Amino acid sequence: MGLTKTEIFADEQNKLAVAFKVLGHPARIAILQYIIDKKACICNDLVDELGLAQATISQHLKELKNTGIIQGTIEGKSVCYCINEAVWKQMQQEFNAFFNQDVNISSCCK
Amino acid sequence: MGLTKTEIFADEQNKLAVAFKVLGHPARIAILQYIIDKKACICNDLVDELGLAQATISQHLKELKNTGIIQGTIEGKSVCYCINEAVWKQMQQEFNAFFNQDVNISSCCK
DNA sequence: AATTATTATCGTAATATTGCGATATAATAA
DNA sequence: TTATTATATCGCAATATTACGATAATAATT
Repeated sequence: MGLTKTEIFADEQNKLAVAFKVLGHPARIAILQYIIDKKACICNDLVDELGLAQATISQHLKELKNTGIIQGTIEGKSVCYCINEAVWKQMQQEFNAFFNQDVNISSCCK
Repeated sequence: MGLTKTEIFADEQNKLAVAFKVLGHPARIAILQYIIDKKACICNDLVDELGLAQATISQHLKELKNTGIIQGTIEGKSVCYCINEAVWKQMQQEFNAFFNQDVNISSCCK
């Protein structure tokens, strides 16, 4: 095992879980915050900034790219990364839909 | 390796990542949705509902409990689980703080 | 052409996660 | 007491994730 049984869950649940999962690592949070903060697109700066090996940063960027939350465009010999605004806003909505549910404490747990 | 280098990140980043991570599995999403939907506290129902082994459900519940997002109270021979409203609202705020940042597309990625 | 700079990919080691059967624990019911 | 019900925990196997060095690929610079 070690294999998630995605087939027994609804597409929406799997999708939401994948979206949460990619944000479930401090390096990827830090990368996103850096990109958002600088507004400019960066790349190698992250290696200096975060203190992880270049291969590791590249791998995290790949995961973020795979979900579509960031995109990279080649600029000379470097690659410029930035937030994909459309995907970001879609994620925002999905997360809001999840978190804005009315959560009422039931009678058994006070 | 296989070990996240939490020491190089800010507490806030680690905390946020842990919160996202626990939601990064469809079974835990399904469990939360079930608890929220039924409003009543359940327990063994999840095994019938989700189609995962009892040991597996119990493990996922434990992870959710560890983050504080749900709580369980003993009721006779069963355990009643429900959302911890305070923790839920705190999570809501943290996630909103993260997602409500202004995200501007930079000049290099159009 | 050779060097340098930037990023991606490969291979690998260490650790984490997922899932489940078996078993333990605790409370109720017969 | 014995059985039943509900949940937790242990131990294990399979797979996934994290991290990094080495290396490849590409583009600019000298």
